[in-house]
Amino acid sequence: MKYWLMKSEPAAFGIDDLAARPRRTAEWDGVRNFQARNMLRDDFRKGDRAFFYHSGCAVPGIAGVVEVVREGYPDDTALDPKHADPRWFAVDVRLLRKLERVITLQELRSHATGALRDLAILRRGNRLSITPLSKKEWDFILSLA
DNA sequence: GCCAACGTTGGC
DNA sequence: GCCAACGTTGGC
Repeated sequence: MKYWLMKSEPAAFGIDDLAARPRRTAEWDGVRNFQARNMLRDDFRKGDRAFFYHSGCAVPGIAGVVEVVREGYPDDTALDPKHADPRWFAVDVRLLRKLERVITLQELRSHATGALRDLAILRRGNRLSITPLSKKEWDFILSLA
């Protein structure tokens, strides 16, 4: 099983929007970055876990845990008829757990020289909307909840 | 292939 | 609203 962190702006799609969906399941689409695309297309597996991260908001941080329930498939929001091969990919995720409180970026950052020293979103200038985590990082962050 | 201009992300 | 960081675009 692999572990991921997926960013979304709650004003566009937040954890409560996912909770309101039938079967608490939604397509994770709209990713328009080649690195992130490659991970969605090639590396995401059914059963993988991901943190749902709220970005671009008053309190950025991890809001919940989701499970990958459908592996990479062409993103219908970006089908380009000129290309035989789809350019962008989506996955489906299901909400497993909304955290009682958001684990804030500030709190994550307080461990930036310790257990989370290699966490991708803490690296300067990182804007990638999908990043992998190690199991150690995953377990440590969950222990903060 | 270089690089300036521009657009986007995302924290503050 | 500001700005740093980064990706993309397009002229050359």
